[in-house]
Amino acid sequence: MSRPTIAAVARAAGVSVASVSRVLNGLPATGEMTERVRRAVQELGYVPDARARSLKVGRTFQLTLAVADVGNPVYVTMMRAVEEVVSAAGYRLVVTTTGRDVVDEVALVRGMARGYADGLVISPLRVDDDLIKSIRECEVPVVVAGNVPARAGVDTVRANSPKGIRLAVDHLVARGRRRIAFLNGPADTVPGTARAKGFADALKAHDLHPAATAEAADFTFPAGRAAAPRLPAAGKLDAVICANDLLAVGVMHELAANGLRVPEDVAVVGMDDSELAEQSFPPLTSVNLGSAERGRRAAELLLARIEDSTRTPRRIVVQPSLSVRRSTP
Amino acid sequence: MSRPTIAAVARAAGVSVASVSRVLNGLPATGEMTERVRRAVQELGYVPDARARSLKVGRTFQLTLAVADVGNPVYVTMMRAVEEVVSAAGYRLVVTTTGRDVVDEVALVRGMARGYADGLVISPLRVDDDLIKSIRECEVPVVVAGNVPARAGVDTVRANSPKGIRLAVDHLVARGRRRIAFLNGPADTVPGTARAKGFADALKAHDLHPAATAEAADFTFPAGRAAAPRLPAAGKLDAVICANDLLAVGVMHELAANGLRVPEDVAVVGMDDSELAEQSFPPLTSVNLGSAERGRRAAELLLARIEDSTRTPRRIVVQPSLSVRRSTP
DNA sequence: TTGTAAGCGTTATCAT
DNA sequence: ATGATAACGCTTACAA
Repeated sequence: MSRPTIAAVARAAGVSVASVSRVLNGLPATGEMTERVRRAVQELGYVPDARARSLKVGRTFQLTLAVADVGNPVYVTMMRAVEEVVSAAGYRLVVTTTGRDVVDEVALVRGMARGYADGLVISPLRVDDDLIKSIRECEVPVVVAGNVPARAGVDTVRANSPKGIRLAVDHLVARGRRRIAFLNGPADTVPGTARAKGFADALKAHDLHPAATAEAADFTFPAGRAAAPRLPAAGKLDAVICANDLLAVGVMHELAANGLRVPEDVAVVGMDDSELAEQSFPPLTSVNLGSAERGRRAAELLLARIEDSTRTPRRIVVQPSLSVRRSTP
Repeated sequence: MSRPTIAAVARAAGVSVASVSRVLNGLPATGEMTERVRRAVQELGYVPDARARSLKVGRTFQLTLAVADVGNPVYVTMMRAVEEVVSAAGYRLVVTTTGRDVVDEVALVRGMARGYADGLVISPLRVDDDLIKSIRECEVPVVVAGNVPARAGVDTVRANSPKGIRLAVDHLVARGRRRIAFLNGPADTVPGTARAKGFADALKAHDLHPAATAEAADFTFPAGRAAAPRLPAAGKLDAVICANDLLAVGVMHELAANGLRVPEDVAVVGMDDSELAEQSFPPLTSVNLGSAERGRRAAELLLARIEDSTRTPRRIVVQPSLSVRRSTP
């Protein structure tokens, strides 16, 4: 009736539970013993209980990736990269959503503390002292895919979005655009602040003034559409850089609705270079912030720290590049 | 140094471990006792070990959702719906990817058997006897979001894609299109077979012959692009229905590359009515297969079965509708 | 109301 | 090489 335990297997095979455990874990045993155990396992359809095992050995062989919004295509890139690395190392990856609130993230990290997974990669949208504290106190290794202060004393891998925006601005200027606007996501988020400053600096480097800046309610497509009308009329602007691809696609929809052509009337640049960038129409020029590489390195950092919890935290910065497509001239 | 256990809390509070456990689980205790325990928990930063707890109580309070491809936007809709239902019921949701192979799915279900989660919602791309067997034998409740034979004896919730395709064909015919082609995904998948048949039947009902049918290598955007040239030239065809939104967007890109206008020259219809359908340009008319509702109902079935494992399996069919957008006339 | 102690299903230590 | 047994950290009878 109930699920077979290791004891049932031992009974069926006429050996001790210890022997069953050994065979299952590949420890030395005679061929005879191995054979009997295998047969019993087969017959009973025995599968070891992951909880009991991990309670004993202290590891779950599960790793968690926590992202803010599963609907954001940048996370699928990152997810795939993380998955690849951790599964090659023999771990299962589970993905959870943090939701948009910091308290959710804190709760997640706290809960992680005991027994859910051996490690956590978290990509937080907002960072506050509580979150940093919960990360510091977390019982399992945490690596942050994003930007947290060095005092957090945690492995991080982040993008260089100011430099990325600089690439976008350089590109637009080289193509003769001067009236460049910026559509940001919420400025109180980690990416939001970095990108706002990056835009300001990049324009300054070219002795240009922002044609406009606006802020969307969040990093989603509908927010992009909704925010687009807050940008100035087309005559005042010949290019707009958006804080991510979803916003950019939203803006392109609004432009089209107003009869404007991309890139002839207005050039549009996104950020993240997610799958959506090539799927959009016209295909979107986008700042590649290295999401795949960030995922990969974050996973590697996590595995390394699981191996050796004493190594000093590393802070990796992944360099951006620009994927030029048809939304810019 | 090491993480505090319930014994440490008990010691710090000067009470027994049983009392700590009781307070933590809200069982009757004096205010005095409650206070001392709370204080000790606070001071030590104690978090109960989920493994040990679940080993004892037999539940993990985790539920798993397994999807084939996290990059397919239809799954984010489903994921959100499932998440909402299960978290309201006090469960954590973890998402895992099965990969495109059946053996992966079988391995997942088997592994699920012991201790990873209290239940599983799986949306399999391919179904074979092994998978059905593993589902039948699974120690935890499984509900299938998709189509498996009734003999599997499992709760299912599936879409009615033939009827959905019928809606699409009706719509196209009503708008004067007669040369309708179908771009399927792999025909050896569950949705692939259903949709192929659905298309044939729908055309027959209108006394029409397929303008063409083709099959993409998988249900992705690049596969859609790659398969599009295998459809006949534009003169031979005035509409194409695609087995999902990603394929449809891929086709629209190819059409545009060949100077064809959507919907003037060729109308395009997708399936799933995912977020991508409204993000694409032109916005994609798409068959809404009720992914959100399927996710919700699947989650509800799972919760119900966890409550009562003896209830007879239900087979829910969610009805489709058509979301008309600008990719059709 | 509180404490003692027996498990939950494993693995690891120690004999044999 | 194999077997008995003590943990792992928790919950829950059962006793007090």
